[in-house]
Amino acid sequence: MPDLTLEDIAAKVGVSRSTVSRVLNGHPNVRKEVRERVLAAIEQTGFHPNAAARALASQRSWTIGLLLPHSVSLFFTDPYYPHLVKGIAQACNHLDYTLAFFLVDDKDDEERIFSRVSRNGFLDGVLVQSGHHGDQRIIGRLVDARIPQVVVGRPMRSDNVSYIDMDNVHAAYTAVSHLLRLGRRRIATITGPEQSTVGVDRKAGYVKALGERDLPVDPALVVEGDFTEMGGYYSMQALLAARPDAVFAASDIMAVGAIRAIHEAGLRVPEDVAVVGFDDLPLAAMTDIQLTTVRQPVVSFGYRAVELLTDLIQSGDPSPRHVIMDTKLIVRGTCGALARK
Amino acid sequence: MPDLTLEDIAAKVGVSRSTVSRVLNGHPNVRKEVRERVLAAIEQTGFHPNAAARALASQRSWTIGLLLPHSVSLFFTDPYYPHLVKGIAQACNHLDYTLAFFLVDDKDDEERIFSRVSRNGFLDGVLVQSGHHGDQRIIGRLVDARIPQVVVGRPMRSDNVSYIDMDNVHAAYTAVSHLLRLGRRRIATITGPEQSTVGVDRKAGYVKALGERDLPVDPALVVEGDFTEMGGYYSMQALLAARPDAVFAASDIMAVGAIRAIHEAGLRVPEDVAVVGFDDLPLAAMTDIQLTTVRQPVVSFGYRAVELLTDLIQSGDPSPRHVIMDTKLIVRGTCGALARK
DNA sequence: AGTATAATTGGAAGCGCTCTCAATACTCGT
DNA sequence: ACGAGTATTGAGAGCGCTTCCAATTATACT
Repeated sequence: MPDLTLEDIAAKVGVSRSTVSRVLNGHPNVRKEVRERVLAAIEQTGFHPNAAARALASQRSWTIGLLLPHSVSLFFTDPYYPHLVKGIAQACNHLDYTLAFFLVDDKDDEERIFSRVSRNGFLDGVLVQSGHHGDQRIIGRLVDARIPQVVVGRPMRSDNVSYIDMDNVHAAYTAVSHLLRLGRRRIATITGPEQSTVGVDRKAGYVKALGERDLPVDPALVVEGDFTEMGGYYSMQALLAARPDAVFAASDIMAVGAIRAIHEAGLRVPEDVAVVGFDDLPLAAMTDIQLTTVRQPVVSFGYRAVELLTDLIQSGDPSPRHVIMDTKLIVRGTCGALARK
Repeated sequence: MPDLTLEDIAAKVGVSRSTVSRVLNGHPNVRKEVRERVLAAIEQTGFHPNAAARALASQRSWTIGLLLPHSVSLFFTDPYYPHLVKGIAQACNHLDYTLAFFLVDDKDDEERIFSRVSRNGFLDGVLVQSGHHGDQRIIGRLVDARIPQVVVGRPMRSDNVSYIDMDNVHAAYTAVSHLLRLGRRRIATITGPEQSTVGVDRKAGYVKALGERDLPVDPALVVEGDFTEMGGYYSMQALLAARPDAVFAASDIMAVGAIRAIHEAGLRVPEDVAVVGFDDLPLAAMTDIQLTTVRQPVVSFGYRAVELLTDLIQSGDPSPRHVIMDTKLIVRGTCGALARK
């Protein structure tokens, strides 16, 4: 039954190849009765048009790529990624695009993948999960190759590139302001890597909130984390020497590690040290955690990224666009706000 | 610079289209000097052959699909998946295949995705992550459509399908025997879902180990889990009423939940209740967990799955093949074996 | 009824590559 | 130096679809 062609359907129905093609592509100018006969034949034979032939003739593959460079190791520790992928996959399903998945592991891979990605006619566009300094190279190469591209997370050098990002500065600002409003004054922070825009931006929000109250930024209260639970744990151990009364962690998973360190030091959350995380992944709401955190709409983020990219592809307009998504502070137990009631 | 064709390269070098094609595909019969000139021209112009045209002419797309049906929700809670995907992605890179990613969310998606997957010429083959009863339908449809397929995890009905699986029965048997050898007699188990082969097989291993020592299987010591941390937690709470002195959890993440429940009940691990998990994901080795567990080579599992599929594709032989991979018991703190020293 | 106009259809030329086949160029043995 | 055998090359016919263009048919309007 396989390997039917358009022609077979045409012959079966008694029309030309062109007409069947029109039906397939939803062209308006086909007589209703003919359209139905064609559709019936397709249905009955289980015909599926050949994707390669279609792509070749129409110069559109209806496939987009997702590149995960540099973040590979995080892909396995940070639940952020599966959620992002979910949003992206959903959008692809709804918009009838296929998603090609590229995990860039090392330098060697970059070459292979780049050549695969830039094979003409294979991808209509590319999503690059990034925000890390080390990804500039590949983003630049993609720009040079004129492959429609949306960076998921603001890239370090964002000129000439379309991207979608969270309002990280403002989100962090809100989180830290919340702690300040609750009376905390020695607020520490476990940042993301300095090499990532996320790390830089969330730290900037922290600094801004302190600055607005004329509080100094104490270097002893700032530690660079790596978005892992272990990283959060060790960072917090280091911070405890400076006797903070609160900590803002740039991710939930680091906040979980931080809480572990605080408990091990014999201190209580939130009484001794208030904690605010970032992400609002399911783990944040777990019964014994109840993390106050910043909710990022990660799934919609992925979804919007695809929409942005497909818009870009449809329009053919190469001028870069930017989308910034809102976040929201979710108040739970670890910041101490609820205990006051 | 883009949209070069084979012909352009041929013209530039002064040879025919065919010769350039031969160079591109590594055919032997090309004069060395010519090959080098062609290669130089390709390098210099940055030419990339059109993937669609290639696929159309050669009837091979060098793309395989990965279908994740039914397990969607687990994809976000169980770190098993990212690791599996890593192995698959790595193999694809090395074997020069592209990976198309399909997350089957609901019934509606199944239709869309199935029609996308079965578009002729788009995929050379498909990997279906499964082992769940609910996936039979899609596996069957794929068989009917004669699309080369490897099921990752043994499917419920495994006739006519190639699959790759772990030695789950034996692994569980080993884990439980280990607990028995340590003198535990009231060994409970938190199984995987009854609807999954993994759930069924690991439970079978548990039963086998007890049987071998003529111990009865006490229904009060068997609870069906769902591979989530919460599920492990609640399952363990239920089990504690039956006063077990050990528990074998069918996944690490459930074991972590179980440990939390044990601690909350004021009991110690391993003194009061020994715990063995399954997976050996990084979390198992975390300082305050030190989980004794069964190591599954998840990354290689994914890798081998791809190898199996591509072999299948190359050979064109549709007769089903099966690969079973070995697991290994990793003894750490939670089973109590180390405390004896 | 007759013409202008619009809707519908078929024909045919590609899209950029692979691959068979026949033609040409080269090798070696005698 | 010549023919058999082998290595190298080019021509050309597709792969299965889209899409422009021209031809045909249906519809509207006078």
